[in-house]
Amino acid sequence: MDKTSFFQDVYDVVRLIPKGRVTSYGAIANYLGTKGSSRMVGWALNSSIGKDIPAHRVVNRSGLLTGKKHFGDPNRMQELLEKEGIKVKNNQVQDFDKLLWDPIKELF
DNA sequence: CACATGACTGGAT
DNA sequence: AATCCAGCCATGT
Repeated sequence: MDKTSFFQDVYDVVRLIPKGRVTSYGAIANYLGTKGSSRMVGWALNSSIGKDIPAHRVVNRSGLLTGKKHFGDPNRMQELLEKEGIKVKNNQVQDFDKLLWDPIKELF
C-alpha cells in the first residue's frame, strides 16, 4: 500500500469481505492506516462500480446503505445484500453489529 | 498551486 | 437524544 493506488488497497480489502458479512468505511480506512479518511474509502468504492468489487457489503457505521444510489439502481444494493442472507430494512442492515466484519479484528 | 467535492466519523452544542 | 460542525485524505478542475 505505498505506490499502489488508494483504490487498489480498498478493492483488495472489500474483496476479502466474506459473503453474508458487511463492514464500515471507517473499519476499512482504519485497516489501511488512513484512519479518519472514511470518505476516501467511499470515494474509492465509487470507482469500484463495474468491477468485481462487492461494494454492496460496505455500509456506513450505522449500517445504512448510504452508497446504494451509486449502484446505478438504488434497489440493486439491497437486493444483493438480501441475496447473501443479510436482512435489510429501510436501507438499513439488520443485525449490523452481528454481521460487521472488521478487517482489523478478522485479518490482523 | 489553491479550492471544491465526496458512498464518513466523531465530538460538540 | 437529535442535530450541527469540523476534520479527515485523495482526486479533479
